[in-house]
Formats: sequence, structure tokens, C-alpha cells
Amino acid sequence: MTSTSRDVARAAGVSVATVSRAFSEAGAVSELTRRKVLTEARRLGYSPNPAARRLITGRSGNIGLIVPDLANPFFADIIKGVQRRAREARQAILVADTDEQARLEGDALRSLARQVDGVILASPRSEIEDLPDDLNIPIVLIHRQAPGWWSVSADFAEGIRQALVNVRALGHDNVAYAAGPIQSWSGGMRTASLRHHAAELGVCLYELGSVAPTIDGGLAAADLALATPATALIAYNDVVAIGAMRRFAARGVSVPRDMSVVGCDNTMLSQLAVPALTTVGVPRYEAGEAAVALLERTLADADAVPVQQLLPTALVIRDTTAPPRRS
Amino acid sequence: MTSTSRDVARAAGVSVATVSRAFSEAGAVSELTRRKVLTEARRLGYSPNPAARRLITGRSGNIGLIVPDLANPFFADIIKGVQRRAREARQAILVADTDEQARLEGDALRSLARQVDGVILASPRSEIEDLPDDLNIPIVLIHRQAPGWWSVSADFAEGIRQALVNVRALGHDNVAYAAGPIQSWSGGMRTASLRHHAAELGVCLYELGSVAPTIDGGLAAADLALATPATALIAYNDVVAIGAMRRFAARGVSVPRDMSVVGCDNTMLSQLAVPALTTVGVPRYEAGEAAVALLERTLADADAVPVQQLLPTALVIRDTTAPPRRS
DNA sequence: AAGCGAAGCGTAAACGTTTCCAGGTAGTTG
DNA sequence: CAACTACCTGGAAACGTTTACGCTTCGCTT
Repeated sequence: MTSTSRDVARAAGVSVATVSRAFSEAGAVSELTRRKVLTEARRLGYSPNPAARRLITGRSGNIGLIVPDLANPFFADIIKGVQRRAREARQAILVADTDEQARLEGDALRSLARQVDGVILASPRSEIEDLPDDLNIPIVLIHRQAPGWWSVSADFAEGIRQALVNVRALGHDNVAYAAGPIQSWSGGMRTASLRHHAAELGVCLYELGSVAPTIDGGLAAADLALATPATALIAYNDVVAIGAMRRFAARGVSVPRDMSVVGCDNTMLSQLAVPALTTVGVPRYEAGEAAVALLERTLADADAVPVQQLLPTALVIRDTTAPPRRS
Repeated sequence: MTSTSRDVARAAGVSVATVSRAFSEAGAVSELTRRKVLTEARRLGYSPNPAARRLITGRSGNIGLIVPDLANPFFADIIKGVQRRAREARQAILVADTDEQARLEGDALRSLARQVDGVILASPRSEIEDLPDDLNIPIVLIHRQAPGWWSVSADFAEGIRQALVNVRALGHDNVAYAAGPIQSWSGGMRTASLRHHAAELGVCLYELGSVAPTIDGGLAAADLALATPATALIAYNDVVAIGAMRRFAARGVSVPRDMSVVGCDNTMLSQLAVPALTTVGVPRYEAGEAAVALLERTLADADAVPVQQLLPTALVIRDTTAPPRRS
């Protein structure tokens, strides 16, 4: 059906080896024959069969991407970053969604392993030691650090510190914190940072415990917060913050007059909220790009020493933070 | 490094042909040898090399998915549907994002063509005739119909009709409509349906023209709507509706007391909005699943006659629609 | 003028499967 | 007991590339 390198070779009056070289290596063939081969190839509608190529080279030209939830805007942006950088490198991406189930991560990894040159594993829900380690392909983690592993994550600790400092400067001495799922590595970073800096700044921190990272979780967090003397709420992420805002509104608590709210992630939602949400900006697009860059590095040099890259975060101030009401 | 079928064959005391059969065909090998082969394979950590397999079978076990914007929740849900159905069929998905640029769709199609068994093209921005037609792989369109093409789309016309009927029943005689991008096939369906049924129902339709499918587009639409006698606004999608709601709020127009608003798509946003948005529910997850199902059909029987599947839509009534104020 | 390195190209051997074609064995039927 | 069938299995030829190796040819040095 489709034409092969042999057809092109015959048409151009050269050998298949020359056709191959014209398509891959740069200076290995004279400019004249190269041009001849390429025009014949175009005429015949030829393009190299990737399966044959990868059988012999061992390179697939694909990279795998595993995310907990494709529909979560947080990950969607990561994918876009990956996608973009991968396109530049002429790599295609194979994506797998694990429906937030740690168990499926190993499966996905295993089924991707033979098909791709490397895998990017975003926000793994599994413990690192539960991941299969006999796969023999490079893996880059996003938002999870582990010794001996390549990773790119964001400096959540710093962003959260900025949030706390800011709230403190506005005059809030009592701050509530709604934590997220305990498996979340980045959530752990946030909690640790908050505890550390609250003590340092003399802020009284009310930990509301772990809530679901959903609107409903936010609703619950709001009620918990109102049962404390806190005048500001820092939430695990934007969704929780928005859920809390909704509940505050329902209970007649005005944001930011009666309660300041800070989210995390700076997703599209934070700009959609009314009032617009103050939040910790987390680079997602950039994280995706950086992960591909690291992967390229491991592919170029198989025994490069793993890098653990940390991207900056910064507080984005919008309309949900204000000084506490003098009452 | 990794072991091959020859290693397994040697270990199990059989030929490579038998190993191959043990892994692919069902009853082609005796249960005894089959078991022997599989245990040896497991012991050696063997799994068939997909590149070699696809070189000879011509099947890659991958399907391609092209979307205008991965970060758009509308498409994210489609991807999830595709992903899920594909996983069941043991197919991996290769995803490409075209950044809403029609031009990139052809490129993506071309670069995917050799790597996959078939492609799902979601909401193509290109005209059908601009797509390359020499690729020789099956394509299923989502939210775009064209004669001779496989497609699955939603019955936007019906959903929009329901919206109009409902608004009319509430007592609105003057209805504004903010249309989306003119390239949008589904947008065309909406407009046509609205015109037809407005005439039929005796509703006076104020067409505000095409706005950007963004928050900003919604802001603009709101101002345009307020310049007409309309007491209800039907928007191209949820984002436009929410943008409009924000502008209405800013101008002191209360929703739904002074103005009813209907969105389209029933994305997560419509539930997040305050008040919650009445919208036309569009099956996205299901569309993704259906597209894979159709693709499987074309793969099973290459000269099956193309099917154009239409999924139902339905109005989802929330809190932004109410009878017009008696003034 | 001989020698030599570089550049350009062809031959052929891989890569790891699947699958066609036979062969062999056992069971069944005439 | 022969003939036939059904079922397993092995040998070997694909599939379409890349690449090691070797052969020319050409220009340049000594």
C-alpha cells in the first residue's frame, strides 16, 4: 500500500542505505543525491516506517505521561507544557489517566514501558517504593521528590510562607489551615512550611485537618474554620478555597471583610471566583516543559546523575485578603 | 538487555513460533505448553517487543487523539472518555494539542498517521476539505459532521431548543443570543436551531453576534444584551455565560431577577458559578467513549459504511433562569 | 608518481516478532 | 489396518528500517 524505502531507492537510482541516510544522518550523503532522494520520496508519498525504525534503533520517539486526573485543570496545564516541549523535540506523547488510583500507576507504567523512551509521572499517588523498578526506562517525577530520582517540583514551602507572611502583615494573628489528602507529597510540604513559619512569626495556626480536595471539602473546611477564632483561611488548593467561600457566603460571612481566604495553585478558577481569589501561584506549564527537558537529558546521557529541579512559586494577591475587621 | 522470544523459547524448550502463539492466539497451542511458556516468560521478565510486533502485523495498538486545547475542561472530559474506553481495549492513546490553530491539525494528523491505527479528531477547527486525505487511516470526528466521515456529535439543536422553550415558558418574549466563533460547527447548529425555533415560538431573538468564547467575550455580550429589550440571554457556552453574569453583577443587574442566563455544555464551571448556572448538558465523556467504539468498528471491518452518531443533550435547570420581572 | 585520507555509496546483516507451510502424532472412521 | 482428520508444533520467510564494513573515487601531500 504505502511505499517503502526500497521503492524510493529504486526510483532515485540509489540503495536503501542511501535513502535511510538521506532521511536521518546529516552530512552522510551528498547534497545532490539527498535532494534527489527527497523529491522522489515526496512524489511517492514515502515516509519512514516508525515501527521498523524503532525496532532497530530501540528508540520510539514517544514519551509517556501519567497523571492522576486529566480533567483536573491543574494537570491539564502540565500536559500542555509537556506537549509543547515534546512537539519541539519531535516526540509524541502517550498519556494515561489513573483516575486518582495509586494502584493504576504501576499498571500504566508497566504498559507504557515498552512503548516509550521515558516516562513523566505527575504527582504520583503511590509511594515511590511501590512503583515497579525493573522497567529499565528513565522516569521523571513531577511534584514529588525522592533520592536517586529525577524530579521537577515547585517550591510550595516558599509560596505558602509568602501567603502566611502576607496575611500576618495584614494583621491576622489567628489563621486556619485546611490540609489536603495525606498522600499528597506537595501537601506535606505545605503543612510543614506552615507549621514552621507560624511558630516563627508568632501566628496561631488552627489546623482543620485533612479535607477532600473538592468543593465539598471546602464547604466542610469553612464550617470548621468558623468554629475557631481564625480570621483567615489558607486552603490546600483553589477548589477547596472556593468551596469555603461559597459556604462563608451562605453563612453570611463576608469575604474578605469578615474572613480572608488564600488558595493554592492559581488555576483558572481563582480568577473566575467572585471576589477573585488570592492564591499561591504554582508553575504548571513550566513544570511540564522542565520535565521533558530532564527526560531529554537522561536520554542523551544514560548515566547522568539525577537532578531534582525546584521551580519558584509566588503569592498572587487578588481580592480575598484584607485586614481583619476591628470588632 | 531485555529478553526476547528466543530466550523464552530456549528456556521452555519450544520454538519462537510457539512462544508467539502462546502470547497472541488463544487456542492455537496446547494448554500445557502455553503454561510452560508463560511461566518461563514471567521468570525471564519477557514481554513481546511492540515494535517488532507492529512491524509485521501493521497494527500499533495505539490510537491518536487531536484536540484544540487540552486545558479546556470541555475537551478534558472527552479525553477521559477516550482514555477509559481505550484502556479496556488495551490501546494506548497518543494525544496532540493544536492550540486552537486549524493549521496544526493537518500537521498533527500527518505526524500521528504512521504511529497509530486510527485517529479521533475532536472539534476540528479546520474545514473538512482542508484535512489531508492521503493518510490512509480511519478518522472519527467529534462534534463535526461531514458526509462520508465517521463522527459522533451531540444534538446541540435539541438542547438549545429545550432552552428556548423553557425560557419562553417562563414568560420571556425577548431573548438575546451570544454566538461563538464562526468556524464552530456546533455553534452553527445552535444558531440555526435558535433561529428556527424562535420563529416558531414567536420569540423575538436578538442576535448579539459572535463573541470570543472567553470570560471577556461574556463581559462584552452582557453589555450588548443590556442594549436590547431582552430579558434572557442564551450564551454560546458556560464560560461566556459566566463572563456575562459577572458583568451583569457589576452593572447592578440581578440574575435571575432582572435577567435570566442560560449557558451551554454543563461544564464544572456551571456548578461553581453563583448562582449556579442553568445550562445545556452535553455528553462529553460519552462522546469520547463512543468515538473509540466507532474507531474499533472501522478497524474490525475496513469497509464498514461510516456512521454519524448523535448523542442526546438536555437542558439542566439551575438557578439562573426565572420568570421576567413584572415592571 | 605513488601514497593516503576523506567522502560517498552499496551490500548485507541485523532488530524481534508473526504467520505460512509442512510435518508429526494421535484419534476416529471405513 | 489403512485412510483421514484434527490438533500441535517447528522451520523459515517475511516486515522495513539502520548501520558496520568495505569498495570506489577523488583530491591532496610528499
